Amino acid sequence: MPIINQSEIARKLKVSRATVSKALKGDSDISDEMKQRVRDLADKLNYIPHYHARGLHSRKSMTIGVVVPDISNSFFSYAVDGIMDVAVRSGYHIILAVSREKSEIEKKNILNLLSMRVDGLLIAVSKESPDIQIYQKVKISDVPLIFFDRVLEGQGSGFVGIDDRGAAKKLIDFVIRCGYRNIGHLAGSSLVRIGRDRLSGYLDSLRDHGLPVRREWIVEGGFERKDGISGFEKIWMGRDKPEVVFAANDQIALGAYDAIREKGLKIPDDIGVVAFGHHDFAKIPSPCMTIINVDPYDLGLQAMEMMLQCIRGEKGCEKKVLIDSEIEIGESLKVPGKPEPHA
Amino acid sequence: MPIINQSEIARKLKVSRATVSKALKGDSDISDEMKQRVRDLADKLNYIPHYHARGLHSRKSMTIGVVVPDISNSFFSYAVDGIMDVAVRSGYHIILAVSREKSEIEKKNILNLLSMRVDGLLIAVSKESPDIQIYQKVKISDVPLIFFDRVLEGQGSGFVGIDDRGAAKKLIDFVIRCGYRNIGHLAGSSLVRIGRDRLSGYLDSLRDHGLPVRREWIVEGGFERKDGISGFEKIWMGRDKPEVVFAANDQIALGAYDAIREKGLKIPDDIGVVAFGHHDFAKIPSPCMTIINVDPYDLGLQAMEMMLQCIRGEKGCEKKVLIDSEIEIGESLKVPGKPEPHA
DNA sequence: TTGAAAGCGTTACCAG
DNA sequence: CTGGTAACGCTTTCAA
Repeated sequence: MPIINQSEIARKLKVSRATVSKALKGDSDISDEMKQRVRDLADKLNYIPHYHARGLHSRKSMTIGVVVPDISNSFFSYAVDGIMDVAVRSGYHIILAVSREKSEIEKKNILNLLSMRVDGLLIAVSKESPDIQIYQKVKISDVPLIFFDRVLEGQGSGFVGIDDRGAAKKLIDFVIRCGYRNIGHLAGSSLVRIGRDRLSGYLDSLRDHGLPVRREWIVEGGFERKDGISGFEKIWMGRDKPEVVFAANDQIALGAYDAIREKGLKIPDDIGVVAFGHHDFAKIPSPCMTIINVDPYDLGLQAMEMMLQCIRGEKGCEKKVLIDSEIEIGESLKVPGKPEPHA
Repeated sequence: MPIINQSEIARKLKVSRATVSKALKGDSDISDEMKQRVRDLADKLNYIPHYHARGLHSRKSMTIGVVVPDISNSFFSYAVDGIMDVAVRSGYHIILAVSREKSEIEKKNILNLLSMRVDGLLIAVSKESPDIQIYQKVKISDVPLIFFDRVLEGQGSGFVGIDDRGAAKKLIDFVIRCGYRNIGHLAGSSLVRIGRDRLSGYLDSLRDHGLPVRREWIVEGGFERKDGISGFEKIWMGRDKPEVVFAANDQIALGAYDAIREKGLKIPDDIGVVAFGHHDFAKIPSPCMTIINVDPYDLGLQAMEMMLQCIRGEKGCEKKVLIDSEIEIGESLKVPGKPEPHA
C-alpha cells in the first residue's frame, strides 16, 4: 500500500483538504476535537507528509548539497560527519555527492544538486582543474556556496580550511623546542596549495629560529606512499643525515616508515618522524606517530555553521576561516622532559 | 536571481508551458526550430529543471535513503562509497543519514527519508535495540528496504552482509596451515552477532583440524582497544602461551599490540597477531597486520544492486547475501615458505 | 471553525 | 506541431 495523502484523509472524514492540512500542523483555528480526529486517522492510515510537495510551496528544501572528492578518504568522512551534526541540529538534510576528483563529475553533481533545489552547497573541489562555468551558474542562481578544505579562488564565496602554513610552523617549532636542529622535509608537490603552504610553514619556522635551510633535505614529489619511500631514500643518501623528517601527509609518512624499516633504522632513536595527519592516524601502533593533528570534523562543523549564517542572510558568509591544529605527541619522536606542545 | 521556471520561458517566447516542457525534453512532436529556440533561451536564462516538481508528478524521487550508524567509521564510509557508485551509475541520488548508533535517531531518520519519498531505504541498523514500530511503518508504506551489514531479524527484507563465520574459519585455517597449533582468540562480546560468528568460525576451524579448544585462550570482553589490552594480558598471564592471537576486530588488535609492546614482546617472533579488518588497516606500519580482509565497498555495491533489483520488481529482493573475504598477509605473522592463502 | 480556490513547477492527456 | 487543462500533494489566503 503506497503512502496515503491528505486528500484521502479528508475524504474519509468528509472534510476539506485544507482542514486536514491545518489540523495536522496544529493551526490554532481548528477545533481540538477536529484535530484529534484528523490525527487519529492519519496515524491509523500511516500518513506521512510529503516533504517535497511542501517544499514546492515554501520554496525551501531544507536540504544542503555536499560534494566531496572521495568519501572513503577519512578526512572527508570526518568532515561530512561534522557537517551532518550541525545540519541535523538545524533541521537540514544532507544530499551527498562524490566527484572522484573529476571536475566533470563535480559539475554534474552540482547541476543535480541545483536541480534538487538545495538550499545551499558545500563543496570541496576536485583536484582536476575545475569547470569555472558551473560555478558561474551557481552564483547567478543565488544558491549559497561555501567551499571547505579546497577552494576555487576568485569565486568570492566563503571558505573554511585548514591553516596548513601555521600548523606546519607550529609543528616544526615544537620539534626545534625539543632540541633538534637538523630537520628534513618530505614535501609532496609544490604544485598544490597544501604542498606549498606546509613547506612555507617549515621554512617560516627555520627562519624564525635562525636555522639554515638545507635544500638537500627538502624533497619534492607526490603525496603517495611511494613518494615517501623514494623521498626518504634520497635524503638518506646524502652525507649529512637529518635527525627528524617532517612528512607533508600521512601517506608520505607511511612510505618513510617503510624506507626506515627497510634500512634497519630504529624510530625514534636513529630518526624521528613527524607528519601532518588527523586523529586516526596518530593511533597507528608501534610506534605511534607524532602529528600535527588537523581536525576535519571541526572543519565540517564550521563550514556548515557558516552555511547557516549564509542562509539566514547574516553577514560573514564570504569570510575565509582557517582552522588551527593541535600537536599530538607519539613515540615517533623523542621528546625530552614533558614540554608543553602549546607553550 | 533565483532560478527561473518553464512558465517564465514560455512567457518570453509567447508559447504555452506545455510546449516548453516538451521542447526541453526533446519530445518528438515539437518542431526542431521550436526546440532550438526554447533551449537557447533556457540556456541563456540559466534554467535548471525542478527535480522535485517533476517527482511530484512521476511519483518517483530517484533518490535512495541510506542510514548508517556512523559515517566516520571507515567501514561505513567505504560501504557508502560502493552504494554511491552503483547509485550514480543508475541515475539515483543518495540522501545520507547517520544514526549515531541510537535507535531513536534512526527512527527519526527513517521517518524523514520516507517523508522525502525516497524510492528505497538502505539501512545498517544501530546497535541499540531497535524500534520495531518504524520498520512496520516502512513495510506497510511499500518502500523497498534492504539491510546491509547489520540486520533486524524477522523483517523479511533483503540483507547483504559479511560472512563472518566463514571468514574467521578461513583465517584460522590459514594460520594452522602455517604450522601453528596454539591460537588464542580475543573474541569481543558474544552478545553481538559478529562476536558470536567470528568465534564460531574460529571453533569450526579448530574442530576441523582436530585441535583442542582451550577455554583459557578465548577471552571475551568488548570490541574496544582497551579490551584488546586487557584481553591479551589475561591470556598472557596463563602458564601456557599461544603462538598466535586472533583479534575479532581492528580495535582489539591495536589493543593487543599495545599490550605486546608493553611487555617487550616481539611481533611476529614471540607472538603472531591476526585480525578481522579491512583494507586500510592492513597498511599500518611496522609491522603490517595479517588480516582477513572484509570489503565494505563490495558490500555497499551489492546492497545497492539488490536495491535496484528490488525497485525493478525483480525477484531475489528478500535474499540474504553473505560476502566472502580475502586474507591479506602482513608481517604480524611468520608465514613459512609462500603458501597460497586461497589454496 | 471550516472550506474554496489559487498556486508551487512540472508533466500528461486531449483537442485543435 | 502546438496549446489548454488537469493533476501531483500540500499550503495559504480569503470568504463563509
